[in-house]
Amino acid sequence: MRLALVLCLSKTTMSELPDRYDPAKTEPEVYAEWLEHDCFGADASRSSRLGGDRTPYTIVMPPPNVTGILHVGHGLNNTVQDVLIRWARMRGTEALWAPGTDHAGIATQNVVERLIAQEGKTRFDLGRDAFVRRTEAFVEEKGGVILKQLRAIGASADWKRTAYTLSPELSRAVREAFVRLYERGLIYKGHRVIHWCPRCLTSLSDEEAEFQDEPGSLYRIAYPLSSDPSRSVTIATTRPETMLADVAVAVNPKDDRYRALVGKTVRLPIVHIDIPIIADDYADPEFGTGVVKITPAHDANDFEVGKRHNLSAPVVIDETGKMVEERDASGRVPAVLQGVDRFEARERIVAMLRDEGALKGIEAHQHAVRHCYRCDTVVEPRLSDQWFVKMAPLAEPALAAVRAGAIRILPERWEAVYVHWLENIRDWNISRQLWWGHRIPVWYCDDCDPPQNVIVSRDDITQCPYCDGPVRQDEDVLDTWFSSWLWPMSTLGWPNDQSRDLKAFYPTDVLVTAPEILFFWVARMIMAGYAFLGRAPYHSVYLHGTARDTQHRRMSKSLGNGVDPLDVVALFGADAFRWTLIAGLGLGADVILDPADLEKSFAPGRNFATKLWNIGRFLLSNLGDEPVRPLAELDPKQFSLADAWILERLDTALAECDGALGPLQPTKASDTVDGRVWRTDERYAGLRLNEYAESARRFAWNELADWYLESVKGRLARDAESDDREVARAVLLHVFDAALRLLHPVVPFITEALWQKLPGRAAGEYLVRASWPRITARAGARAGEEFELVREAVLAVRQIRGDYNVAPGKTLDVSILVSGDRRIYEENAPTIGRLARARVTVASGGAPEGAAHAVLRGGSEVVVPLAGLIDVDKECQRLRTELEQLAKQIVSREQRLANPKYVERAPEHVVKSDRATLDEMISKRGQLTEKVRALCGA
RNA sequence: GGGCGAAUAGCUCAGUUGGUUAGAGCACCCGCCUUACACGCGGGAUGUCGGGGGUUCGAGUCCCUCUUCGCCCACCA
Repeated sequence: MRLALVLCLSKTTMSELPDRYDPAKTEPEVYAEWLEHDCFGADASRSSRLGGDRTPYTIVMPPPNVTGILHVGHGLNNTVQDVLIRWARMRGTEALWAPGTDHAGIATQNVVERLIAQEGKTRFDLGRDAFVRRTEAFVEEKGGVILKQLRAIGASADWKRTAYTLSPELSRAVREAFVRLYERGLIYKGHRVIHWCPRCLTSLSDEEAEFQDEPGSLYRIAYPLSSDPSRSVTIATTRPETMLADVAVAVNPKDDRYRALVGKTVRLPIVHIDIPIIADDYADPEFGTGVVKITPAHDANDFEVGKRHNLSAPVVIDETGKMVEERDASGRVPAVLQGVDRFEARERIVAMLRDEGALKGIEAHQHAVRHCYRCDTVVEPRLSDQWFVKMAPLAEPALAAVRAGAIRILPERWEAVYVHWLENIRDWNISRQLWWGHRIPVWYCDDCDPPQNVIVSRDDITQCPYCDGPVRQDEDVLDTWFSSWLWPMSTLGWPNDQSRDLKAFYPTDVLVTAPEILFFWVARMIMAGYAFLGRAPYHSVYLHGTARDTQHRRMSKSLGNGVDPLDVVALFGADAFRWTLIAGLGLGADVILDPADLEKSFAPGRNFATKLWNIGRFLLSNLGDEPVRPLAELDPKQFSLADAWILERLDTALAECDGALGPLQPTKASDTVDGRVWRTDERYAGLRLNEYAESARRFAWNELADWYLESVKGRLARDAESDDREVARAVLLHVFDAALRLLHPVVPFITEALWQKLPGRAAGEYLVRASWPRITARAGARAGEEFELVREAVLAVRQIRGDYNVAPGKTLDVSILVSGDRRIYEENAPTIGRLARARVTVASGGAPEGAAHAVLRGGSEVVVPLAGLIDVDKECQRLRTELEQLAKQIVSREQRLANPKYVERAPEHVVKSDRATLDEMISKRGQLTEKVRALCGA
């Protein structure tokens, strides 16, 4: 017992707080303790949806690529989530942050393909099974590193719930989703031109084929009329290599220039076959020559035109982007071009056209070219069979949700982008000709007739359910995003309807991500939420900016302009890293960091942590070991002005932080949409993390440390009057404790480390699970305002000290000439003296000569006799300047107040305070004038 | 081609529905190792709020226009 007491006491002594904060030592220790005590674990049975007493609050982590490593973008994304989840946890919710990784089909396959390429092999050399095993082994070896790295920046996710998109559980979810959509007729196989990456050898969705503006050429080629080779039509194309597959040329039916030619044929150069001239609205008379070549197999639009006109679709470019080798049915590719790469073929074909005299011109042409989002290869439109999801029916509830306010997107402007995309949504190509991913759950029976030859199944099958014959599974895998879009449900147990997690935590609350995957992922998750569970997956989407360098370039590995979060953690600590990101993160704004000068970006965070550490050191060394009374036990009448002031400032800071963070969840009931919707006044409020961080910082540093701590010093001395010392200790501990709580979500490590040392901590009590501070209004607002007068007096003396270069170490004799209530100054003369390093006397009457002075609010005056120290001429000069400025301000204010329109139209409180200020200025001018007369004669 | 955003102190950025004299951090200048903190303390300087025009008693804030940068969307081959 005695031993325990001694240990307990020693916890609060200075010896345990080193002079300097060492994040490298503290952060891992604190994190280990959090893990050890399961501080991040969420419990489904505590959720109010399962009869528990806490509102659930859930964030699902956007799953990083399983083999990825942490970069600043992840750091930003996860820090935002961690701030929110820690805040929610402290607000008393059952907070779940569900982590996980993504198998990242095409990305991971590319990485492994590069690895085996170093052995001189391709995936085809290994074969499918061996390649998949190889990839699994790679994931096993390298995977999940990023989640460990997230711990270094303080991520408080519930790690025991870590999910993986290719796990057996999530694979079941993928199958279930596919089958359900197929059964609803929303999945179909389509034969059309899709985006194809000739390097990855797979199809891509519209979103995966990214536009890049590039300078190109527009080639004009003459196609002679079959009937009269002396006449020709000239087409314009950026891709002459596809002309070999032309099956027609099209003109607009309204285009008078060509009307007579419709129905005739032209002779295709090089290939020398006849193709028809057709009329179709697709041809734009304004563009080029108004004649467009039609190549159904190599252009999505031409494919549609071809369908309308019943044209064939010969293929001249193969899956690797080379001109086809075997002679296709129409024999269109000359032997010299067979097997030639498409871009090389372009050059050669242009040369051949020139030789034939068919080339009519080449002009520079800026155009947008689609590239593979994973390997940047120019995408080739390719005719093939792919599985598609019919999106329009899924989009409807997703649109309605945002329109009705069941889901909000911040920053608000992205809602319009979201709506526009959904309104114009196109079907989603979900099959990929890859090996790494969820195999499409479709089997084919060669012995049965349609429709029984296609079997879609939740379970693997080995024989045909109709004829018991052999079946073969579709070779393709699903788009990675087909597993991602189920993430908020699948991580919680869907499709198991009995899953307690699903019941307890779905719908989740906020999704935090970057705008670039709004379509890829966010919108599709919302659609999936409605499609499979009839509820939106979350009520808020928070889109943050991008990490960029000082030239505003996106940070990337290839540019080498990245900032490694772990470097920052090693140099300055995770708190410094987090602080910089959050404090500088305006809603939706990009974060600009200088990779060449980490100190510049991250020192503010480190400095702030050090400041907190030193406040803690002061506090612990001055509080003593005796128990500290809770604030609630104190009689507010015992508060000094400073006590009342700091308590009032705390309440203000709390209100500001709460305002900046906003409502946790929507509160307005709705019987039509999702049960709850955002109230219009709350819809775009909150999640201003930078404002919250700044308010909390200002309170801790500029108010608590700079003023309260300084003012309280004398009262803490051991020989101080015991009652007052008690009050000071209680207030000091209370406000610091509150500051640590307030700051914890942003800088969790240092706040936890300090909080643990505060007196009165029970074993096993952690700040991470402590309650969010609440406004108490323990001190009257008036007392708080009175301390402002004290602060003003101190500032005035300091300013005079600065103006006259008086050494800070020198104690000044200061008189305060009071007009009005003497009590405030009399009571606080010692405080003013300590803060301003002065002997303070309170007096009344006229100002003495040869003194510097300052007029305070309310008309009192601070007078500092500086005989021998001041330059009277200089002071007179200063006073006269001040008087002139004051006079100008008075004039402009009088003019404004004399304006009848202003008085009539401006809000009453504005005019009123304007008048009050004017009165004060006039009174100040009177005193100043007198002062000048006394000091300077004239 | 359509749409969106940004432009405020040397740098990175705040500035709520228009409302008193536009702020913070860093950097800079002056003075301080004042017994929590030099990763600190005190004081200071710094802005035709991108240019031009307009609405208003009043504009960084609203409207028009121009310039520069960034992003998204788009079947002009």
